[in-house]
Amino acid sequence: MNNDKDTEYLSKLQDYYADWKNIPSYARLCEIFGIASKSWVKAILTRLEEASFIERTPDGAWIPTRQFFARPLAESSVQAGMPASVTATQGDYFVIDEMLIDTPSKTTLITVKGDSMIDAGIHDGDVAVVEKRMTANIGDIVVAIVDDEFTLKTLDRENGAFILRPANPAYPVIRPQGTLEIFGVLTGLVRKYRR
Amino acid sequence: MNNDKDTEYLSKLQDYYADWKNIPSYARLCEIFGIASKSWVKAILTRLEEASFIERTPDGAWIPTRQFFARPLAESSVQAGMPASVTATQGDYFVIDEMLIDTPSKTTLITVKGDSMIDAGIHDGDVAVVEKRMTANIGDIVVAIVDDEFTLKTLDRENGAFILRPANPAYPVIRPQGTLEIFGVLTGLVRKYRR
DNA sequence: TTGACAACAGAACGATCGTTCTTTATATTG
DNA sequence: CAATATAAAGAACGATCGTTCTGTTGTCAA
Repeated sequence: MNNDKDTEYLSKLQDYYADWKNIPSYARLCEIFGIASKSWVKAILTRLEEASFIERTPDGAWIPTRQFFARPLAESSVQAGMPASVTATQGDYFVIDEMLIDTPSKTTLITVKGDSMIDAGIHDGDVAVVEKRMTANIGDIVVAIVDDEFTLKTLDRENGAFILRPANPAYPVIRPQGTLEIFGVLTGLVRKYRR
Repeated sequence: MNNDKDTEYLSKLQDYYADWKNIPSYARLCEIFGIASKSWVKAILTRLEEASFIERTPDGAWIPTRQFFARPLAESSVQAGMPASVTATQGDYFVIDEMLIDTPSKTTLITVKGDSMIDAGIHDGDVAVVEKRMTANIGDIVVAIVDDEFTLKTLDRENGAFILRPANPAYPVIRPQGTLEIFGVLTGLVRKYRR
């Protein structure tokens, strides 16, 4: 797709999708694109598909691809002759929600309190992306339930027993008596800087 | 919708949507929900609509609402009896993309290389959310262009001149000769833990 | 024991959808 | 000026979709 018209059709489709989060029927796309022929709509969509902006489900429904949402992702080592040209940086595209959340129904967000994990780069006020499950591996950063509170710590093993290790020398290692209740595993971290 | 079954149906729909970005036909929803009746699928969707998780376009197509994507946000000090029900955890909801990105057209993502900002909790491989603009305030973490490369540093002032200060004693302060070219300001940070 | 209700199943139907094929208009090129 | 793409229009058709209406099953309280 190296075409001006198709680029225009794509932006119309993107605008509609931004409003409705849905790719409508060919009949409606006729209105959106300002044309009168369903078969031509199909031809357009097929070209957008070849250019990887949209694809189809096994059921035949049109869905947007990652590239459709297109947020450019640059490496900090990339040469940048003109600062404006970074929008043109091709390569990876990136959707934050999709990157961080694989299974929405099992994912919870938890605001981090305190600085017990500061050496792991986890600060007070950060938002932890947590996948709820009851098992974890040694070395995982887990959300455990200790004294009816969420605690974010690294899971480790000591003399055959599980322990929770903070990433801050000022905090003690937690050695739970009895069973250790794991709420979930840390799969991502989000921080917002005040502006 | 104060119903356990409906919460389960919602989760299944959310997981399907995460995969396909599309709410499929009633026939397919029968498979997804594990039921055999299209009319019952309709009844379920109608209830989810009343609970504002989904809605319909003017064309009658089902689309997700904002609440559909929202993740429950908990404070780490919150008591945890295991919030199994989605609707039970009311209060704050949270959409990551929306939180981090105010102006999509001016926002770029940049993968961080190196550990020069490690004391600020910014690690190698983290993804920086950067709002492109040419001015910044003292104390902001900025993306500057130095020697044709992106550099992430704290903006500071020394003897009336701007300098770029790393958050790692092993790295030198950058004192640009002439003008300092600022690419943008760090507004957010995203990290993904391997699984 | 019965009645009511919730939770589905199933069939029937007209509307709509995507597909394919044929035709037309406009622009480009030699 | 003819040849040829490109861009679109339009019709025809079977498949699929959502809707509605009616049936079935299980549960629980009276």
